[in-house]
Amino acid sequence: MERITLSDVAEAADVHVSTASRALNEASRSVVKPATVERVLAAAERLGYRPHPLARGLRTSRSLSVGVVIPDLQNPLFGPIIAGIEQSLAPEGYSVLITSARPGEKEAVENLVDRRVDGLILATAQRSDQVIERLAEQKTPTVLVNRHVESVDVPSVVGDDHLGTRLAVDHLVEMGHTTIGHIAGPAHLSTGLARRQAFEQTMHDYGYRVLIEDADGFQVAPGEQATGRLLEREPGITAIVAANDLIGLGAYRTVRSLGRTVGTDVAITGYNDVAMLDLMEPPMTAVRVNFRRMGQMAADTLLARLDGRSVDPIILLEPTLSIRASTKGG
Amino acid sequence: MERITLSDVAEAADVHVSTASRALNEASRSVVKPATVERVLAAAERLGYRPHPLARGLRTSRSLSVGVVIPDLQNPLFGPIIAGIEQSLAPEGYSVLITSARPGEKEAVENLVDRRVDGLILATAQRSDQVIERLAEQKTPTVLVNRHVESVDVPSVVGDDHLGTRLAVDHLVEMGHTTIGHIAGPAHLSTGLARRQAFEQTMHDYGYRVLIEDADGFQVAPGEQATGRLLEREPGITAIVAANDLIGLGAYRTVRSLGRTVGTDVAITGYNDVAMLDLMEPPMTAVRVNFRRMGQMAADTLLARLDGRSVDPIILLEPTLSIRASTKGG
DNA sequence: GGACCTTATGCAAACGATTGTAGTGCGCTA
DNA sequence: TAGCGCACTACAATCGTTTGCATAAGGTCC
Repeated sequence: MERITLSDVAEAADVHVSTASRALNEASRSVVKPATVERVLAAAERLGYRPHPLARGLRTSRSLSVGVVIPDLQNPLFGPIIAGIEQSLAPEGYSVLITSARPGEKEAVENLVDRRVDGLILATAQRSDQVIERLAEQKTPTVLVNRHVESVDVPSVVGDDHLGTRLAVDHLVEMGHTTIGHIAGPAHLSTGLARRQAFEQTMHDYGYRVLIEDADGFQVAPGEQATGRLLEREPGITAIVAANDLIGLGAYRTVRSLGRTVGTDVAITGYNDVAMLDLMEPPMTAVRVNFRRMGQMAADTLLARLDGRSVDPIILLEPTLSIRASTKGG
Repeated sequence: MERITLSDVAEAADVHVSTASRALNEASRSVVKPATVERVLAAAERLGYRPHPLARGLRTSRSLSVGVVIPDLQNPLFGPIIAGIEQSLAPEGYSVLITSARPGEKEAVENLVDRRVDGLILATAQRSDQVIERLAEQKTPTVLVNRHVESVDVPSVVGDDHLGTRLAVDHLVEMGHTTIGHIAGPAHLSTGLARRQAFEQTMHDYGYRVLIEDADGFQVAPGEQATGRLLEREPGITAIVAANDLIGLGAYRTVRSLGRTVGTDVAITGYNDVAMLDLMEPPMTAVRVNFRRMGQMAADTLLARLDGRSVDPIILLEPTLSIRASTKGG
């Protein structure tokens, strides 16, 4: 099955290839006689013509594709983000090139830039990041998602960590808790830091003591260990705000191993609300971040930048709170 | 920052662009004088030349990219699959175009074919599928992952459902169970059917009764309902083999709501072993499918096809069994 | 020392589109 | 009827590569 090219269409419509091109392109269509447009369109339709994106891209130096760099594709967070990105981009004719940052973020980005993507969406930024600075210098349209970089003005789409943390604390306070601890995530990641600061501030506003212990990572085991340290130091704690869900599940384990019950003895909140949290025992209350929506907004922001429209440097996504048994005292 | 093109390199090395091209391409390098190769390579290095994939693709009609179609990016299964695909393809210089089958599988595939991907990996196949048949006719290199289509000979990489199901049943029998039920997945998906048949066969081999109830989908709620029907019909059941993890978790719910205990009263096994199953209460025994590896194998198979090498029509991935408390009787 | 092969390079045509510019034919005006 | 503008379309260059073919220089053979 041979591919139909523009000149096939032109020949069939008995016009020059350039005329065919103009007839097919919305923008330039106005300069060609309506009757001719009709003929070209009919021929294209009849032959089943599909434009060749590579050839077009070569000429127009636009590939109609965007690159997405993900630190760890295994992380269930990124599925929804990618889904959201895809959903926003596909209708505009853009394709999505996915790359893992595995060998290295720099290599991943270089590879995508080599491929002449029109823009980039990065989910990998550390709080400061040379790769992103370079990208900003070269004026490569870039949007960050779920991370914020302070040093350069690349727009980022992030959850409102301050609001989210406050939702969790407010809820716990409402349930009668006053001695509330926080298991913080790594401070070199923007979400780790932001949630920690938000916790400090909120507790300060309430006039309660600020009790924090750092987990070495956003994983179950570090959460388990950090919770152990915190409860040993401050046995009076009745509620724990975890910096993410996995840390929260680690806290579950520690609380249990101390012979206490999650929900009644110690309330625990997670953050992100990944799938299956409602299936835990007890189901875990968590700040819910709509990652699909986050992906959509990142894609929309990138589209705006590609259009030359100016965009807010930081787009906040409002989280909600999914209240479940882990904070309801059985 | 202007892009460096091949003719820049050629000029710098004081050779014709065609010579530069030959010097840079492994395959044709042998025809150009070693000293010249040296000069060209040096110039390319010095200028930081990066070839333009679109231009190359236009000429060679290879895009060095493959398309991946995923039915539902939200499903945590696909993260690891994509990770595996990416891991195998990236070192070979291929990029991965991800598309959701959301608007429609046909549209997704057409879009990718328009973009001139060199090959396709589909995770979306129903048991019979016209889109795939068309692809096979057009000889577009295609590999299926986690699904098998009977009607055409497109290679598929799938978990060995027969083995996996047998692992689960064997384990349950070993634990002393004889009255074992199966909650089957939808029969129009190959995994649903295969696991059901494997269960029938295995139970038949053991000489036990075959007790099966169909769930309307691979989700928690259908699993919960189907388990309810099964236990009502056959109250003597002491163990349940679920067609996937979520169905298994649905079974958890039903068992609990009947006032019985998972693990001691009724053993339950899941299938796939998605993340966080070990964090359930009780942790769930499940047949573990290595989806990352599955993605890798799909990518490797596609690479083989692209190389013109012939490949097995069906590649089986051996599952293992992750034994946890849900089958250990507390 | 001319025919001939080998080796290394240059030339130019592709690949399939887009787009600035030139040209054609027509009707209109003076 | 010559001149002009207008509407339309054709020509050709271009994007950055790859690649068949021509060409040039140098070496070998008889």
